[in-house]
Amino acid sequence: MEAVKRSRPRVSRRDWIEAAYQELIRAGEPGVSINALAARLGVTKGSFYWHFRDRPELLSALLDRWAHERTGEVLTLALGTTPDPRERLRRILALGREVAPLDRAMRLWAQHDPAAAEAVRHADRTMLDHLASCLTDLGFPAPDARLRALLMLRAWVGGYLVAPPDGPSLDGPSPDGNDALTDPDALLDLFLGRP
Amino acid sequence: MEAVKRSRPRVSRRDWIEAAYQELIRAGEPGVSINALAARLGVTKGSFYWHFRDRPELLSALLDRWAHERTGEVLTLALGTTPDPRERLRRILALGREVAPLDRAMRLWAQHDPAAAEAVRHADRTMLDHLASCLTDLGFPAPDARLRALLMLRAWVGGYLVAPPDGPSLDGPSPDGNDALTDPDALLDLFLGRP
DNA sequence: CAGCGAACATACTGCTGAGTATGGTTCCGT
DNA sequence: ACGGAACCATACTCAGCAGTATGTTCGCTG
Repeated sequence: MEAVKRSRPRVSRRDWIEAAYQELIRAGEPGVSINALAARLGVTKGSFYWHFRDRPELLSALLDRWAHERTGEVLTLALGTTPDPRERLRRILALGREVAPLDRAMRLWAQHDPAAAEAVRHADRTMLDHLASCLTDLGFPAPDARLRALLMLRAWVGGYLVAPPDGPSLDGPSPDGNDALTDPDALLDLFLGRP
Repeated sequence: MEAVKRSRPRVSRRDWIEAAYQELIRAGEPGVSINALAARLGVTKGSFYWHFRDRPELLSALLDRWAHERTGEVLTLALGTTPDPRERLRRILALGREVAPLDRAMRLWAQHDPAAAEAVRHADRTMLDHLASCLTDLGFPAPDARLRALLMLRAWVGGYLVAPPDGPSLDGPSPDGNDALTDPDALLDLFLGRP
């Protein structure tokens, strides 16, 4: 618990961005405060205002970092040479679970920030394109595929705002605590009609 | 623009709650500030702290008001003696469009407030029950109906966090400006399989 | 008309978080 | 070794908002 007072705290600009990224995941955009980050990094605000002009500049850097990370992830999805479209969809769902807290924080942030909204909008465009391509490969006609892709995305992010109704009404004690909504195959069966 | 200095401003407790309700719809929970409401009502904070103990009490009153309004709306849906389940589903979608801004504000608020989360949770339970009953009436088996109901709800509220991709990628200029996502019949066709 | 209490105004405190000013380190090159 | 720049600490200002304390007006009642 004793803070290491060894010679240099010395925090770089990337360290600030990374710490802000973690706090963004934890507590959302309002949670990324200069003082909190400074305490977390073991320095003071003097360090921050050396590397950044103001708070919006840090937030803008966060948007850039997220955009790069997102395009990288979706690129690995697209370049992952898997001919089976259904397997590609399952990988998308698997990726969605990993990035869920960050994705959630970004979308909540985008509700009151035009720049964040634009970033999310752009990420959604490419994601929708990927989803729709998988669906067309599965035999859906083009307009139907785009509509189904948008519905899949909305149903996914809708989980951020709808608490799971586990318990009171439906008492069936699921053995592992997770219902069919976290099972990729059950979800795909629902969205693809029925195979 | 000249403030009416006619004898008594005299604002009641319900006026405060109503004004806070409007501001909640406009700018969400962080937007409902005492000073802003006082300016909107033409009074000062002295009035507020006469009718309310503190801000949490006002927010609690807002939750109560929303809960009552919600149960009333869903009751009119349930008591509306319409034997056709599909028509009942369309009415739910129609209701959803009216309450969209308020519903959105409530769910965003519920992300960082346990009381609001509980209120939304309760409202979702009854709404899910209603949706599931419609789906069972349409012939879906019980577990499938509950799952589809939850997916419908999530897809609906997911629209709050996913901006419509109208424009850049898909260039087809829709004549009325609205795509199939705002058309109840197209949505129902998608969720119910295909009739 | 006296006066009492409900309803509000005025003017304050206190806190929190962004932003600034300035001085003190540490390091690096010449 | 020394001067300057990168880097950070200290200590402040300022604005916004919740909450409080107390004065002030209105309306009613005896």
